[in-house]
This record gives sequence, structure tokens and C-alpha cells, in this order.
Amino acid sequence: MEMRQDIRDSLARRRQRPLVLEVRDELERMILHGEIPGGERLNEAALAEQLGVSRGPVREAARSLEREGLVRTVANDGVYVRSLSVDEVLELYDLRAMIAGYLCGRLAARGDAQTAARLTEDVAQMDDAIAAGDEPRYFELNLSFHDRIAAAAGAERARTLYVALGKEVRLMRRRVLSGAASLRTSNAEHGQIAAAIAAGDAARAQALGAAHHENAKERLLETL
Amino acid sequence: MEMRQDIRDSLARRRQRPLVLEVRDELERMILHGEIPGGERLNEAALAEQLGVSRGPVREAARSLEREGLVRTVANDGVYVRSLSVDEVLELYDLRAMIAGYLCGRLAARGDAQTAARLTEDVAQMDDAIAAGDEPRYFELNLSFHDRIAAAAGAERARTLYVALGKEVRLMRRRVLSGAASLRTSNAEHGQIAAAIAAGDAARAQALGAAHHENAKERLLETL
DNA sequence: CAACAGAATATTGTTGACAATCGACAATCT
DNA sequence: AGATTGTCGATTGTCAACAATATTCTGTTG
Repeated sequence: MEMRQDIRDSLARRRQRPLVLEVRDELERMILHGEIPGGERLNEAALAEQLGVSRGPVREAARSLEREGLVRTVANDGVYVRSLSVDEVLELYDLRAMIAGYLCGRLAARGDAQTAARLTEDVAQMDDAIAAGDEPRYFELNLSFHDRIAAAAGAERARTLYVALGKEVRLMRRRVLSGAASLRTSNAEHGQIAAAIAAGDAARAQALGAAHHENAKERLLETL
Repeated sequence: MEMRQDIRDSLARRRQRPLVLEVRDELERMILHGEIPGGERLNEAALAEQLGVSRGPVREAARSLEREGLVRTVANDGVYVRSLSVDEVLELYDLRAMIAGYLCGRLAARGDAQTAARLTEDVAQMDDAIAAGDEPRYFELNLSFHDRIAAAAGAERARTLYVALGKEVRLMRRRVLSGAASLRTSNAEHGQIAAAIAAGDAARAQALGAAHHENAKERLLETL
């Protein structure tokens, strides 16, 4: 059914999603894209005006971001975009590696043949992307590969942590190494992980999943 | 307006501390003590009146608790105290075990002789408490033992996660097994952990720290 | 010129009022 | 009766004004 444009507009304007969620997503986006640099204070009034809302939702959104580690709050002063030291980043990589391993292990233990098959497909597509020199596509597929594991592992809390830590890592604006060689190495690890999951070998999947992320940490260290 | 005396007092004592922090601590305490049962909705207006503040700080405190996993928010409906399924609790134990292991390993790698000595003292004191049949004292010492490790490991993010997961686990109101026998077993594990840390054996400390928490999960499973 | 006190300003903290939304129940229609 | 619609009360969502606090500026003083 075709809907009159003005009606559609008014519905869109009268969004059902609370403003605080919109504001939170937008603040998160701005921080992760570096539009608000690390160490900078978030000015409530300025942000509220910029986003066309009042300060209430902005404050609530900031509280929400605080728990996720993207900002830190100083009483009677304001909330500041967090900036990470090298040691903190390395710790985040360690934590994420452990949780990624756990997710891989849980998924392997489930015997989810359909997900295992799709993971194997993902690996093949990433190989294609490497061969085609299409790095953006590789990164996109890489993201969905790991998301798929996290989503199908049946461990929602671990998944939440994994995603949150992933965002936190991005506070470090440094670009990771790319290049066809390291991509091939990385995807070979993906293949082993997918195979262990398909084989239902939980211990091996866990070890490989953790090692894969530890390797990412090593690759990062080489750039420092 | 009726105001709780303790809140009023803390207001008078330290005006520097924003209300939202007081409210957050109080809400957290109420939830963890079971004063607000799992599944119950937090009524903003009622809580605000009870605590002698307006709804703003209550809402902000709720957002803060949301990220910690103690409550879940339903848009246009309210925030509900989370209640955990058995599977969720087991997952929390797994995650906490991994992070505890990580903290033990990091601490062992630091070669912090002073902390290692205090941990050994803690173990001895817990032995005394068991011999005296003083379970409350044992639990107190047990808590400080693990806090000491987390605080001295030099991994603040992991420490934060460990503490948060500990609170989350407490959402399950079930009481863990006690009794002198299981206390002795548990404290023997403490002793081994302290020894591995004192010896600077990071891998062993990590494995023992994780195993200690996995055992706690097993003891929980036996009560189900 | 440095150190300090105090006003001026900017920003966060808090509040009460109003709008939007939802669930329950009553009224109406077929 | 059963389904649909309308209304009401309770609760959350949002806002703008006011209060408290921190920061900056400035003039004064030793």
C-alpha cells in the first residue's frame, strides 16, 4: 500500500524510539569516528542544541556511554571522551581475545551445522576479496564473520562484552596493518576456526579463536 | 516530602557528590539485597519520592545500572530488575573465571612481592576463620583476597569487569554451599594461587585462578 | 611583578511541569 | 457473544527554568 508522503513524514517525525537512544547512537558514532577527539569534554548544552533536543536525553546518553568505557565523568566538571594508553589497548586486546575464544568454543560445542557452513562460506568470500584486492569488502566480511560467531554462540553476555570491547578498542584511532599478505594470514586463521567449529572441537575452536585475536594484538604492536 | 534519613545525611555531608551517584549506589544496594525482586519494574516517581530527589537523577542512575546488566529497559514501559536463568548464571561464572585467571596471571607476572606476602597472610587468616567456625569472617576475607588480586594486577579494565560480573552474579539470590569441608577445599586453592603468584609463575597462576572460579560454578551446580 | 581576593561567566546539577505513550476497561457494533 | 473502538488513569519521555559549582578574568595589594 502506498502511503501519502505527508503522513509518512509525520510518522517519521513522531519517532517511537526514545530520543536518548538516538542521541546515544549519534554520540557513539561521533566518538568512534573521531569527530570528538579523545580527552575532549562533551558540552551538554552545545550537543543538545546541535542535535535539536534538550539536555536531559544528552545527559542520559552520556551515562549510558560511561558504563561502556567510551567516556569518563568528572563530577561537577563534565564527561570527557576517553583516550587510551598503549597498555590499556593491549589489555583490551587480551580481554577480547579471551572472550572471542570463549564464544568460538561455545559455538563449536553447539554443533550448529548451518552456522558452521555459513562461516566456511564467509572464509571463501574473504579469500575472493583478497584475490580481488578489495580491502573494504574484506573488512566488512571479517566483521560479519566474527559477528556471526558471537551471535550464534548462545552466550549473550559474552557477546555483549565482545561488542563493547570492540568499540572501546576503536577509541585508539590507529589504523591496523593491512596488505594482502597479512590478510591472507588472518584469513587462514579464520579457516581453521571455522573448521574447528564445524568439527565440534570446542577446545580447539576456543584456542584458535583466542590466538587469532592475540595475533591481531601482535600485528598492532609491530606498528608502534 | 518524606526523605530517607541516610540519604539526607549523605547529602548534608558531601554536597560535592552528585545525587545520581548516591541514587545509583542505593538502587544497586536495593537490587543486590533483593529489596526489589527480579522482574519487578522500577517506578521512577515512587523511587524519586522515596529517596527524596526528583526523577532526573533516578533516570540517570537507571541508565547507569542498565549497562552493568542489573536492569533492562523497555522503551515507553520502564526499567525492570533483571532476573537470571540458570544458563545465564553459568555463563557469568565462565566469564568471571576467565577474567579472574587473567588477573592472577598478570599479577604473577608483575613480581609484586609485597602483595604476594599479604595474599599468603590472607590465606592463613582464612584458615583461622575456618578453624574458628567463623563463616562470615571467612567470606569477608575471601572477598578481600580476590579484591586484592584484582587491585594489584595492573589491569584496570579487567578489574572493572570482574567487579561488575560479581555484582551481576549476585542477582541470583541462591545461597552458595558453605560448610567447613568446602571452605577448606576452597582455601587450599587460594593457597596454591598465592604460591603461584609469589613464585611469579604467570601461566600457573592464571590456570589456578580460573580453575578456582570454575570450581565455584561446579559447587553451585550441585545445589540445583 | 607575583599572589591573591572577588566578581563575572560558563557549565553542570536538579527540579517540577507538560506531552506522549501504554495497558486496562467500558462502550459500541456486527 | 465476540470483536472493535473509545476513554481513562498511570507511567515514561522531554523540556525549560533555576540552583550550585567550577573556571576565568581582573583589579588590588604586598
